[in-house]
Amino acid sequence: MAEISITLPDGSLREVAADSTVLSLATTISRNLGKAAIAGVVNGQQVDVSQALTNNDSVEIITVDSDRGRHVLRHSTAHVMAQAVLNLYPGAKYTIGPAIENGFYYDFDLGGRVFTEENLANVEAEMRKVIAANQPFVRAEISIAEALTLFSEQPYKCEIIERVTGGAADGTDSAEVGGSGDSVSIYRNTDEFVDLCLGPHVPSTGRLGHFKLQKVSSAYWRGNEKGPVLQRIYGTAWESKAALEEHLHRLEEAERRDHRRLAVELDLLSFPTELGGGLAVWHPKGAIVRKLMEDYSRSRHQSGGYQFVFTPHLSNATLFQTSGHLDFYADGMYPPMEMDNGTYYPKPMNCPMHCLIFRGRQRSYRELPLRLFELGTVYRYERAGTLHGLMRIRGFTQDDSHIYCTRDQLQDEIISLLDFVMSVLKAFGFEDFSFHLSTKDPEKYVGSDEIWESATNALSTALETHGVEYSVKEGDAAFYGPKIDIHIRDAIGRTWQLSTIQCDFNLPERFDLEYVATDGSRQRPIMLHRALFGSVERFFGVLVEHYAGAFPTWLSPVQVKILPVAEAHETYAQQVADSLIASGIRVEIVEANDQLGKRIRTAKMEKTPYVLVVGDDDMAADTVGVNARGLDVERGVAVSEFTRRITEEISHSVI
RNA sequence: GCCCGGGUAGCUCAGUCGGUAGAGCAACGCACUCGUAAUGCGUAGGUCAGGAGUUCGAUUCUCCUCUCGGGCUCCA
Repeated sequence: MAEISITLPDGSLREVAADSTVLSLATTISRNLGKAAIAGVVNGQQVDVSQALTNNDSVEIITVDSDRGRHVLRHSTAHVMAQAVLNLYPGAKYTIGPAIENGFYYDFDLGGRVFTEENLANVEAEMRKVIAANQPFVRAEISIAEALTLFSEQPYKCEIIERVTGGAADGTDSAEVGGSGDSVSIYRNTDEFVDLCLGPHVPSTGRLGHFKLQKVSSAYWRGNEKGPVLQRIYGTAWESKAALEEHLHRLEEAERRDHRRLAVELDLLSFPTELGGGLAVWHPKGAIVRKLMEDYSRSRHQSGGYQFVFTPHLSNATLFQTSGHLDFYADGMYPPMEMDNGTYYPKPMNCPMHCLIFRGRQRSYRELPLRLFELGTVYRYERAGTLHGLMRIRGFTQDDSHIYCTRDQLQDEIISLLDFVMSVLKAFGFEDFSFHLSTKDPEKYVGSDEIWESATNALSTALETHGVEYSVKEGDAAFYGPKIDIHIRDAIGRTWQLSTIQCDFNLPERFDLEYVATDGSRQRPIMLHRALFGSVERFFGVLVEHYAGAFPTWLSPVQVKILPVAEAHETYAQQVADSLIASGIRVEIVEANDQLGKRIRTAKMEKTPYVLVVGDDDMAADTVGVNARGLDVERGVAVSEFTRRITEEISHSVI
């Protein structure tokens, strides 16, 4: 039989039979690879394993346990779900159903009906039937006319087909529709189900099964708030039972760490309804942690060359007219207050006020970079449905700085800023950063092309100087300048965007900011907005979840609980407490009104770093029994030794 | 803001097919005085989110409002 030559990813050539497919190729390489193969990449294009190969193709096998493999099986599972929903809800219209991180969803128009959580079990059972039937996924390319006939009962599918052929396809559509300009690709599961789809898919539904439907919700068709509201089902799907269970376990872990729940359990803060949505009050224990975070931030800024400023929470409207916030950001601002001498607004941002400070007198190049810092509390009218604990809140405090510098200084300033950001975040136990550079949106920007280019170069060069990987989000910058966003990865692998460094070519212009240059000329400074925590409140929420409520000793509201074994030991417990307090340790005594075991349990559940038990032996020897979080009990530790250890730990802010 | 689902004691929840409610934990009291993750007994605590409607009677049914949750949208 004739043979063809295939190039494998490692560059090696392989001769295979002329009628080979991706699957048969995989099987010839190894039996296990054949089993694990779920799709392929041929000449850079993702394809089904049934794809026929031709001479000189370069081929890569996608296996189920890879990111791309899971993506395929999630997408296929979404098709199975659509089939199940169409079976169970006659007349339902199906729209789009992509794979997403960890899972998939599919949106339906149920003609006024809605899904409830109870329906999920039925849909899941129906999906199991489809999977048990082991229906093949068969790809076909059909003409636009055929497609419009095939989907004549499916207006959303027709809309996608028409948009694609009309040349108006966007990223969402292209994920759905394959084929060339005058055809589209479809995937058919027997006569039961057919969907418009780019693919690839698993060979048959029998390859699926490790999935779980998670929640129902609604979504707008094409994300348009004015458009039809669709019913969405989210699910998760994995290559094995073990992987599925591991994922579900991660979700439970995330729920266990939810800062809204821990904030109540640990008595950190609350959101009284009387205050209104998105506004928090900080209880003493939460306030201790917050104050320590702020103290740390202040001390780092102090030594980092920043000058501290304070600005009021309210301003006359003229300020926000000058800054442009009233033109562009009024929807995000709290409504105006009419006063006898004008209209006032709560400030949504600190930058205009910092610009007033810069402009307060003539500035020399010698003062630049001028770094103004403020823990500035701002108020933003976030829409009710977007509020989420501390993560999205209406009144919050930014660790906000505005840096005014010359164009020549920009790059060095960013280089040192990146150091500063990472160093501060590392103190809280974050080690894994990712960087994102957002560039000019050609549709919407102020400033010259030339200044955009030089600033964007300064940002990218700074990133490269640090040797860090970064992604570029083309066109994602705000209209006033390019920016770097910094994301961190937390203890359970979730990423959070915290820090941001943004160039601003707009406000210096609007406030007519100038400095006197070496040659005596007046020059416009560049302005940088930057925040490290972002918002103190949100960063606090991230920390609670990162630590699962178990703050490191230096941040713990109560660092030590002393438990006298019996009443007779309370005086001694007080002596130990006094001695620790004198060393600046935060200590509480839990009197012997309850059983010792009970008091230890309570202290542990409050995640106290150190529980000290003191009894007869300790009174005699001036010692304590140390029960440290996560460590074995240690009896008979001298008070002086314990004090030395914990003081050492705190002074180094050990995580 | 939109769709869906909730709101019962400080917390977690049960319950009332319409006759104004109950548990565990927490709190408080008494007894126990205990060496490393729950001692026993008792007491107190609720306008069943708020308002309106239907009804002899509403925490329960209906409507509205507020609020929380899951999403969507939004986050110059």
